[in-house]
This record gives sequence, C-alpha cells and structure tokens, in this order.
Amino acid sequence: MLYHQGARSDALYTVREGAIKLVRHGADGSARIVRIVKPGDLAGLEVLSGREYDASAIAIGPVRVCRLPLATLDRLRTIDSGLGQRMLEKAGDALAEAQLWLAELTAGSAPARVRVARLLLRLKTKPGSTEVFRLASSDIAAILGITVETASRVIAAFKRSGVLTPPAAGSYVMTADSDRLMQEAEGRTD
Amino acid sequence: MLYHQGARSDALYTVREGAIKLVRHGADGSARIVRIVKPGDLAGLEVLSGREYDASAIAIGPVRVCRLPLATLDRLRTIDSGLGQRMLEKAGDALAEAQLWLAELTAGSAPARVRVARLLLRLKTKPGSTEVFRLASSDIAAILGITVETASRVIAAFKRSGVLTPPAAGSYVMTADSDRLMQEAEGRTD
DNA sequence: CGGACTATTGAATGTGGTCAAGATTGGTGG
DNA sequence: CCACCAATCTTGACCACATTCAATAGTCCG
Repeated sequence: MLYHQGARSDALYTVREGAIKLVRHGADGSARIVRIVKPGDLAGLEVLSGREYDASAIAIGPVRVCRLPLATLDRLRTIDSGLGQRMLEKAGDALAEAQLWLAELTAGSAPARVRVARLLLRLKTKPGSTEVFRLASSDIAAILGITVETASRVIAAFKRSGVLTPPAAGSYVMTADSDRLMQEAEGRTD
Repeated sequence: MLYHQGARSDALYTVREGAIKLVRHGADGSARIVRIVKPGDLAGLEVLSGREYDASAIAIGPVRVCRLPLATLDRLRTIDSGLGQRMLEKAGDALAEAQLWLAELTAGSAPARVRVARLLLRLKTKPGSTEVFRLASSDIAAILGITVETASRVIAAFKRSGVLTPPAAGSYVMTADSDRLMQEAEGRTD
C-alpha cells in the first residue's frame, strides 16, 4: 500500500513495472476501484492541489514505483521545463481513461456480461495479444460495481462457452478469444 | 455545441459562466454524460495529447466560454510559466471529480434514489445554499446511467415527501431540504 | 389551436443482489 | 506427505429494483 485515502498528500508516484489500483472506500465500508495505474502513469495528483489523497493506492502484485515528494517535484520542475508538460499530458490521459470507464464500464444500458467483456478487452497484456491479466474476481467486482457472485457467474459462463480458457494453476494471465469477446462487448446476443 | 466526439482536437476551452456537459456516445446510440464543466474548469484536454475529442461538449443553457487554439496556448505558455502549473491543477481536480462520480454516482450497491440524492447535493448553486440546479431528467438519467423514467419517478417521490419543492415555472433552480437529502444520500431508509 | 418535446404514471418482465451452502485453492505445521 | 485451515471462488434459490413498453398529461413553440 502506497498511501491511504484521507491521508495528507505529500508525494506523487509513477509506476515503473507492475500495476497499482486506486481504491475509494465509501462511508458504508463499500470499496470501489476507480483507476488502474499502469507503467508510466501517475498516482497521487492530489498533491498538486494540496488536497488529501482521495483514494488508497494498493499494489496489484509486485511493483516498482518511483516516489516523488512535493519538494523534489518542484525542484525537478525548475530544471526540466518539459516535465510539467509531460505531467499535464499524463493527467489528461488519466482523465480520458476515467471518463471511458464512466461511459463503458459502469451500469446503465449494459448488462454485466457486456461490461465484463469490455473490461477483459482492456486487460490484454499487449494490444493484439490473446492473453489477459487474470485479476481476482473481487477486483473485477470492485471495478464494475457488481458483486463477486455475478462476476464469478459471468466468468464461468465465458469459460463454458469457450470465450475464455483458464490458465495453468497459479498463472497471472488467461487466454481469450478476442473476436467473440468483442461480440460480447457489443451486446450481440447470438 | 463546442465540439463533437471524434473530431480532431484543435482547441482547449475554459468556461467563464454557465456550464457545459461532456457527452460520450456509445456505438449503439446511447449517450452518457461523463463530466460537467463548471466555471474555471477546462474542457478539451485531449488537444494536449493530440488525440481526438473523446466526448461532445454541449452547453447547458447560456454560457460564456474562452476558446484557446493550440497555437495560442503554446504561445501563452512561454509567456506565463505559471499557466502550465494551474492547468495541471485543474486537470487533477477534474480527475478527482471523475473518480468521485465513479465511486458515488454509478450503480453498484446503491439504489437509484440514493444516487439521485447524491447528485442533487453536488448540484447546489453554492455550498450551503438550499437551491440546486434544475437539469432535465434526461440529463440526470444520462449522468447516473439510469432511464428517464426512473429519474422522473425518484424526483417525483422527493417532491411528494417534501424533500424537493418545485420552483416557479421556467426557473433554473429548485429548493431542497439539504438535511433530508443527505439522509437519502446515506441510504437511510427511515 | 395544433405540433413536438418533455415529463409522468402504470403494469409486466428480467437482471442482478442477497443469503446461504459447498468447492477449490494455497499455505502452514505436524 | 498429508491433514488442516483460511481465503477465494462457485453455484443455487428467492426477491427487489430498475428497465421496458405503452399510454397519458403537461409545456413551450410555431
């Protein structure tokens, strides 16, 4: 865990390897994953506005990150004038991603099966690859705002229909039939 | 309409007065509002990454905006070194808002009544005020990812129970009982 | 006074939630 | 090597909420 929701923000983070999830905890104890920070992305932008961290940052598996305390960041910015520019681009990208999640991954006019399919398509290890990261069904549930049970049911259905083929035990990836997955993501029922 | 989803991005916008909505259209014709741009906020950050606009920007009522073509923006940045800093902060704020929407306004462990209540609380004209912007129920539906019918039903229920009092005809605001609205937002059923 | 759009309300259907019970998996220690 | 335990995943039955479809009021223009 890199930092906690509600803690005073003091540093910006960038991920080098692996991935971290930003989890937002509701007053009632419910948890929701609001962003996945992949290599090259930034976490903890709150520090720039002096706000508290508005989510907790938790590593998904082993990661290598770079911690940039605010003072260090300011110093770097006076040296490298392009840094601010690149950070701004990254922030814009993160915003675009968040809005894409809002539009395509949240409930509303799309059944759970479709949303799970869309999420899986975004979890491909590489563009064009048939392998997708295998994350815990509790994480899938926390991203899509559904329960663990429905997540499990949908994944099971995909396995049965051959869209997904389970990996060797302990593996972090599973194989997907991209074409049929895209059909599911469109909502095609046939 | 300031720009269309999918169009080549050529300018950044900031809102002076009023508000604009960023609407993302799905392949199936469905529309979802992914952000409300209020005075001081930025729209069209895609231009910084050279991407296409990933949503359409549509004014909600009369607005006054400032259009900044990319060339102008670059020129301004060489003059005012603090501009990039302020833009970065704004981008971070927008990201925080988007993630808050993801956590609190989308379906998942919260019935429609609760989410409408939360949305209304964020539509207050001023912090502490009892007046909330009265937006079309089709807009409420597009933000929360519910249908117009359920939005209408919930609003009607709030009016009947006295939580909301309808405004004079043609007004852009309506009065809310903040305390009871907060109770509804918590999910308290009593 | 129409005409178009938005809002409202009602009934039937269906998807996902809840609750509860097993099944796998992975890890620990005897 | 195996027994045991905790955590995660899986599956089933029932129910509630929201969607869908459809029909009726408003409301703002021309």
